[in-house]
Amino acid sequence: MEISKTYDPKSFENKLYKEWLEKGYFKAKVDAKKDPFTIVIPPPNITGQLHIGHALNDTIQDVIVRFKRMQGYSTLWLPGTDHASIATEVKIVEKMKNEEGLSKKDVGRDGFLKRAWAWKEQYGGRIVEQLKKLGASCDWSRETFTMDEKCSKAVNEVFVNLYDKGLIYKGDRIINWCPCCKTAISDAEVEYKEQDSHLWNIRYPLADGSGEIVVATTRPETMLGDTAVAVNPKDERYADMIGKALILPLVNKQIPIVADEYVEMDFGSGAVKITPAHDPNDFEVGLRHNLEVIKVMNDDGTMNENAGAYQGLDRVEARKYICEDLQSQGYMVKIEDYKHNVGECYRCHATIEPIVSKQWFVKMQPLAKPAIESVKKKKIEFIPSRFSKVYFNWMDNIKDWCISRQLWWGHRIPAYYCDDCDSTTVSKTAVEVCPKCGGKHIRQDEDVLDTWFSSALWPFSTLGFPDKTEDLKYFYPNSLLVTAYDIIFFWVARMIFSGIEHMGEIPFPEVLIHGIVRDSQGRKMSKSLGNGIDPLEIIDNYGADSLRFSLVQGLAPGNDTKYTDQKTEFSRNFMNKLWNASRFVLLNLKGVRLKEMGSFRLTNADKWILSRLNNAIREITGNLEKYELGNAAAKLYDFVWSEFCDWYIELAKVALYGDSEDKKVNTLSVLVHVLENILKLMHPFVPFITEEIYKSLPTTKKSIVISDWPSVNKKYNYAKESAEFAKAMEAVKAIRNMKAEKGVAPSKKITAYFVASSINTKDVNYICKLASVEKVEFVDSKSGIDENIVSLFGDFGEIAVPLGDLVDVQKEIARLQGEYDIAVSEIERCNKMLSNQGFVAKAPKALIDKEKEKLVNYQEKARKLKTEIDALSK
RNA sequence: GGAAGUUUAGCUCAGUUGGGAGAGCAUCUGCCUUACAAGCAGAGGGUCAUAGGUUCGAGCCCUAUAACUUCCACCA
Repeated sequence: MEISKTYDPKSFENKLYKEWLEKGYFKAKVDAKKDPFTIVIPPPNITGQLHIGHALNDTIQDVIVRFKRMQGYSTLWLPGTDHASIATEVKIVEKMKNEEGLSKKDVGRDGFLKRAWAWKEQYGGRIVEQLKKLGASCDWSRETFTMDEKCSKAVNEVFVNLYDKGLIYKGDRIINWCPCCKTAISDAEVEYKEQDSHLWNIRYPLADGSGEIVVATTRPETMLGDTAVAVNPKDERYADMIGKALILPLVNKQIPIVADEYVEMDFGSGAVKITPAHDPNDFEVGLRHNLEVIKVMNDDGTMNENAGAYQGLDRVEARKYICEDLQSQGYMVKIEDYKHNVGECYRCHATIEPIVSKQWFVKMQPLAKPAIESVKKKKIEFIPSRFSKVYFNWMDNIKDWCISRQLWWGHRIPAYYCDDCDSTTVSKTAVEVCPKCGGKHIRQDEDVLDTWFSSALWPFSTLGFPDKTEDLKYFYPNSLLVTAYDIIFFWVARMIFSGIEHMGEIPFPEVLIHGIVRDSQGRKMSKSLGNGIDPLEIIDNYGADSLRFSLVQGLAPGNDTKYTDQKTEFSRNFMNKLWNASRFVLLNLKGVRLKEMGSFRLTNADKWILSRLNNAIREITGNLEKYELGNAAAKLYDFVWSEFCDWYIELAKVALYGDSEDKKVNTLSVLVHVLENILKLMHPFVPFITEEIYKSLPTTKKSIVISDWPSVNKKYNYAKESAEFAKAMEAVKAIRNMKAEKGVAPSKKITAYFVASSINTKDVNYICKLASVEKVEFVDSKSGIDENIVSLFGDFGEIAVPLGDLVDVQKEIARLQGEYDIAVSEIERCNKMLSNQGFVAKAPKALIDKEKEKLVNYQEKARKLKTEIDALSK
């Protein structure tokens, strides 16, 4: 079969993917005779489009999965999507507003969910189709959505289990409130950004008129909810005042002065206003001193009935008026410029309000402990290992996890309240009759769970948990998790403690962490900068293989990578190179019956490339096993382009265009053998092009997807022959270099005298072809040559090329002198090393021998150069 | 405040237990040589951030410094 003249990925990528799906190559089978290899995909949000970050993450997974599949593992790459509670709900709300002019309230919970599911049906599959374009070898028959029946079942199971163990509780705590999304969010969902603001210094007079205290605050509007002022118990300035009452300005009520260690004496005035309802630290202080908790804000960020005259104002407006009033009433002491960090919602970037609210929480300490242990004891390893520090830092300081969200899109909390007896029942199945009083006035909790609550169960909920399915038994624990470092907290940590708690076993032994893709200037890609790269556009222009290869090229585990057009072009060029090399081989195969490897004599060139192939297989396999994708890609590039294309194909032309039919067939057999192995080695990285070419080879029957990964063939370790052949290659380079230096056209045929040369006579043909040499003569000395000559020295011995008038004797002497000087300095270096007692005593023997050999070679070379220089100088 | 990463050729980055500095792009020279100009051949270009230390030997290990980046914490 022929392949087309130019590399045109569009002509086969989609077609091949369809074929793979039809043949079911990606379908995982529970097979007791094989070891499983399992990866669950980090499920992309259904709101999302495939961006370059997904492309990187999924390319890495696909490379590893395809590699393992070829190695014979029963491979499962389980795909799916995440319902992305907040992100999706925001989109639906927006859409309803724009298209129907309706709000959540207007349509009600059922109406809203109906629209949300419709949206999911329409758009949820987008990203899946995009993954297919990338070539992802996921088992689509197991595709899971986090709100599928089985996942919901797992969520309820886990919720009830944790509740029964006392690890889930409901309570009034300070939480992060997003006034824009109108829901609580977890600590991990808050992003802190530095903002220019002010430090307002406000005077609080003592109730008895004996003085005042000045407090500093960055949030003056919360003063309406102040229920104390705190000072440090050791602070002598305020020692007399502790226990006294202050008048809260504007509100005109009395609040106490309390002593608490939390207050830093050095900061500001050393006195802090305490607003337990709107600050996490103040909340703690409030608990210790039994202070009243007064909320002054509504859920939408406006001031509530406790704000008196400011009721109804937005928090930003309220701040303005409060400051004005403080000023006019003489309470404002001063306003300083101040930079501080303000929490933002990671979804909508609205400023977060810490607020006291009744929410559901997961008690983290008992769960974190074994999860920390598992990484400490290396049952789970982060790659690179430094990320375990990030993990420890988070887990060691973890606070209880707020899991309830005041949203509708998500897993509804399986808690039921009885209006008759006021009891709470938590149940896996719907409750209609109160188990306590038999009452029928039951309400389910209105809230849904944090998206990450279900994501945390992903490694086993996807496999059928809580049912003990065959899949779960076989594919759990998973083998590896691949993710970017930015969701270690959100996701990885939570999967680890969830797996240990609910499965009794870690979810995966290895976590491969990669970086993020930045733009060509090293900036994060963002909508606001407009510097995003659309991977689909790249696929359209260059093909999925080029995109994949450009993403792993130069990739080091854990490090960020930059996207540049040059990288894609570089990759596309490489694809083109592979395509054309293959085309060369296939064009020459017409009407040829190939021989079995081993059934014919190999040339030195054959032995050399087969040795190099072994080397490539060894190194690339090693790299892939350590997940060093960037290194593996670099070695592939070098082996394919430099060794196979630039050398071996050129060498092969000697036989293909000149020798006997028999030798031609031999050479073609080797070419096909090497090419077949190259395709396999490259397949995990660039699945489409390799399949397209592989199918065209006469030696292959089944798809490359399910072919066997190449292994090192010990028969092909021709160390001696390779070393000898390397001399011929060096001779070629020396002659080419000489021609370029002397201004001789590369194609100009020359005569070369091999003086007392150790070059194998069988290799002469190759030198002639590659260096454009017309005639080679082996001579014992140069004495018989009467023309002016250029002498080349190297491991090959000496090559003398007559160039007549082109040789400028003075310049030749200078060139040779230069080479001589280098040789001499090398000799000095070798001598220095070898005379170093420490080196000789401690260095490995192989290294010492190598140095000794170099010394001999350089001495020999120097001797010849000297003789030559002397002869020319006469 | 705590932690991590980066610093290697003009640019983007590799460099795997420490054993003579690499690739691509860019630059320069010469080539349409019957797979490929998305190509071929050749060349130039680096006190491996700085200063110490360990070692026979350091881009690699240790200490300090500088610059940039990131994460965590959040003293009002």
